[in-house]
Amino acid sequence: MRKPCCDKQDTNKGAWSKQEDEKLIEYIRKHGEGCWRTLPKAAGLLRCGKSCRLRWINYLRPDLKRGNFAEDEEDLIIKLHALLGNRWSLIAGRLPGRTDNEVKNYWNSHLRRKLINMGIDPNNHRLTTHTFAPPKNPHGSISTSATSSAPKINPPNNNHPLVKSHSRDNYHVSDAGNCLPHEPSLPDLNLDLTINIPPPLVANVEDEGKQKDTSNDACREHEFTQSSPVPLLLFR
DNA sequence: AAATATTACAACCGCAGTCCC
DNA sequence: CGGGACTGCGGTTGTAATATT
Repeated sequence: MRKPCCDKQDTNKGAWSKQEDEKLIEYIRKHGEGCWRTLPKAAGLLRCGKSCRLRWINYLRPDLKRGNFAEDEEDLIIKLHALLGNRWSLIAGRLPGRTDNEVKNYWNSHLRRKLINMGIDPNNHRLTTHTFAPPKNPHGSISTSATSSAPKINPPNNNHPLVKSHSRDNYHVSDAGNCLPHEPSLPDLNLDLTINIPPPLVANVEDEGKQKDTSNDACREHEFTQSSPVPLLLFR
């Protein structure tokens, strides 16, 4: 049996304080990322390494963009989700300054509902057979589940052509036009995932020595060939 | 104004992959 | 080669903020 990632008795949990943030930032500025296991002690933090890593990656990193998602970012997320399923880190890798957590949250809180409202099944990105107007709660949004927080309508998407359980690395994410090999009934997406990055974003590319995938330049110069504002109606 | 419902998002948990001895 | 340590990922939860009744 693996031992827990940290001694839970000696670690703080929950929201990070300003002082903790500053300690973490200061430490990483001096020593760089990595060695998350030993970092908390070295930095004088009563947190487990996992928590430090998450805090840094999702919130403190200087190259994070934060703020609302632009329309082209939304489009890209939707397209990439159609291709990749819930592979949030891959999707986020194509969105400079965005984290997998941020993309995932944005999907669950905004984009899923947007698709559903348009009569599109967010799990497979197909038009729902009956143009159903989902039951709306008094706010005009959709009642998702019995619990109030995270939408639970996202069961493991085993039907997704690229998603298999228990193996993360056997996905064939070769290219957009070739992504649905086992779905003969599904039309070819023929997505071109390149977009023109608006000038402010281009500056971020300099920082992307940190980016996991720097090899695929084509994916950094995004240019949508689908011109519709919401490029979802890829299926008839 | 208070109570209740809903949303948004930060953070946690557990699993799986990789590395290294 | 096997096993433990470490890291990263995706799902889920907790809760503050906001909207509605």
